[in-house]
Amino acid sequence: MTQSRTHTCGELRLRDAGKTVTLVGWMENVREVGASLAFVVLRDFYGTTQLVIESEEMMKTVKSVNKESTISITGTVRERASKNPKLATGEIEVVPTELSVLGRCRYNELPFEINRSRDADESVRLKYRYLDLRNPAVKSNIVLRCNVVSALRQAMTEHGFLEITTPILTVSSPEGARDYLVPARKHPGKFYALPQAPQQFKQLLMTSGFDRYFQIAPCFRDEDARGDRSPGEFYQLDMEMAFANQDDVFAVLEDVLPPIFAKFGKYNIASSAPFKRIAFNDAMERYGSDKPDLRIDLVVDDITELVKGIDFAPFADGNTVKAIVVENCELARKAVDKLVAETEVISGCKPMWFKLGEDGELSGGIAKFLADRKDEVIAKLNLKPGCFVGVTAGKKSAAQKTAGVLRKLLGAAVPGHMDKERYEFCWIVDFPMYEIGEESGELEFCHNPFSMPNGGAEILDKAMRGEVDPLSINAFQYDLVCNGVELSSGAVRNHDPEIMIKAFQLVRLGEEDVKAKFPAMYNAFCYGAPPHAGIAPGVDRMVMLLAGEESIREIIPFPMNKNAQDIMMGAPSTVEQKQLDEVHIRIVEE
RNA sequence: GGCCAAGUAGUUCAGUUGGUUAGAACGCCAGCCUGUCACGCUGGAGGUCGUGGGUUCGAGCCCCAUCUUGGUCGCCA
Repeated sequence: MTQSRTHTCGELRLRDAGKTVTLVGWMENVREVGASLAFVVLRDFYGTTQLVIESEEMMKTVKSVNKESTISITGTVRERASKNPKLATGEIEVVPTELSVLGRCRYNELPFEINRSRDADESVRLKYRYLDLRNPAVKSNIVLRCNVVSALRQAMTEHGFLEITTPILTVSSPEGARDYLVPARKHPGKFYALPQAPQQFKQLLMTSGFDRYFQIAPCFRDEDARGDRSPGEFYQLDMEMAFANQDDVFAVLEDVLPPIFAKFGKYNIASSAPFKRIAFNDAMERYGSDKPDLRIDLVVDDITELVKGIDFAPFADGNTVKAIVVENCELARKAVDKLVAETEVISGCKPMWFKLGEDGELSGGIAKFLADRKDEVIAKLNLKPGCFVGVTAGKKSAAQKTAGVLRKLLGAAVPGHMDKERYEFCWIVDFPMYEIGEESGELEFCHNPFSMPNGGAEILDKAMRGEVDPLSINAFQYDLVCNGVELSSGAVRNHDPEIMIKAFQLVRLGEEDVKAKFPAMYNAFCYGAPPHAGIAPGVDRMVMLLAGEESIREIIPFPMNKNAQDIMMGAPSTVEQKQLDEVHIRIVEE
């Protein structure tokens, strides 16, 4: 490149007319309108500028270059004869006198058209991600991500948090997700693991006396992908505070997040502090989910008592029965059937329904089973003519979850029950500490064994003496939910070795188990640890919400596909035998 | 691992009860066009209909198997 650019392609305005400039960028399009008149669109990161070709010689040069080649042009800026108000640079154009090709595009046909890449097959987009990212509509999500991360760093720093990096090569953790393992060359048969989260390190930092820690932390989990979950790796805004409780953590995020959602979000309405707090059990009862989408105004009612004694298998004794009332519902029968089928696919459990017609009669679906207590049904559910009622039944958790799925689908399908253009935050609090394991049938930790039980040592003692049902013990554990997306999970940590041992004893484990599983943390806590609490909002999901994207891959620069492959780079790949030998690995043919 | 959906031109898609030479738009190539900006007009090239097998006089379409991709459940302290 002989001459550096003097301006970017998004920069020139009418005031620059007359200047001699050098621009560089990708040749996006050529519009020939005559034998010696053509318009060339030049694109760089900052925008596009129109070039005018007026000589036959320059025309020949341009026609010899494939679109999407990078070029450098030098020429004069001039006012356009016909301006384009839709373009930032629409008042001017550049008449090049020199054109040199910097990087030739060898193909005159691309795997997809750049400006329509979002319509292309996803595997092709990912294979040619460098072309896909040329599309400003694709690139803008990545730019958004950069800006959000930058704003998060700034806000956290302003709140007195220090960004501290923690190891990427660490020890395999015995619980949680599947680890990514890295063979240790100097230690045959041993492995490092990539961190699922910097959990233990941040708690050790608290024990070391760092008061407020945060990190935009890479986390690695070898679990299958979902629409909102990229396989392999993701980023968290990981944070932890010493001498802090649940309210302190909430206050920080309630301060940090709303301005960022307001500034960068696709929708400009975001719930303000303090966010609604919903107990886990209430969330399951009223929304059928531990991540309720509060943009939907529908709630779940319990009608187990109401339908008791009805001779209809789903209402049998021992089953829980839930109802969702939708006012002003004009869903056609076909749409109802579709909702029912969709709910069944997602939840594995088929919902039922009935309606209250304008004539005041129950009709459709399971109406006939309710005929004998029609008035009670109408009174209990406060039904008005035109109401649709979705009903789910089964074991308590199945009835709840199915109702939750149905609630979401109804909210999306029936007009007037969901205001999509906003961000609704809520905290889910009071998670149970223990549950009865489905396989073992015995008492197990429900979630994180290192959360502080609400009630501390005292309540654990009572549980051990049989005075308190362990299932009724709550943990200081919380989720941050936005628009039905679990943004984040956190807890007040159990920093007291004695309480930790008691918590473990309830699930038939002891001090030795705690020590064996988490030696560093246990030992550290024996030297005087501060009470501490933290949380870790997922950066990818946050950006996804801000961008209004349905797929997490739209906000990751180089995402892997569903099967955890990077088709572009060819990962994962086989390696040389020598490399395997060095790390003491032998591949066994299956 | 289970379930659902998709796979037809470079790209996005259409393709009737199974019936002549598989179409359209965009892109590409050629020609025309002196103010375009999703430029326009004319013409052209481009297809093992994911793969393998089967049914049939005849399969893009029906059946079986398989592969790939996406969604979802399991899984994700």
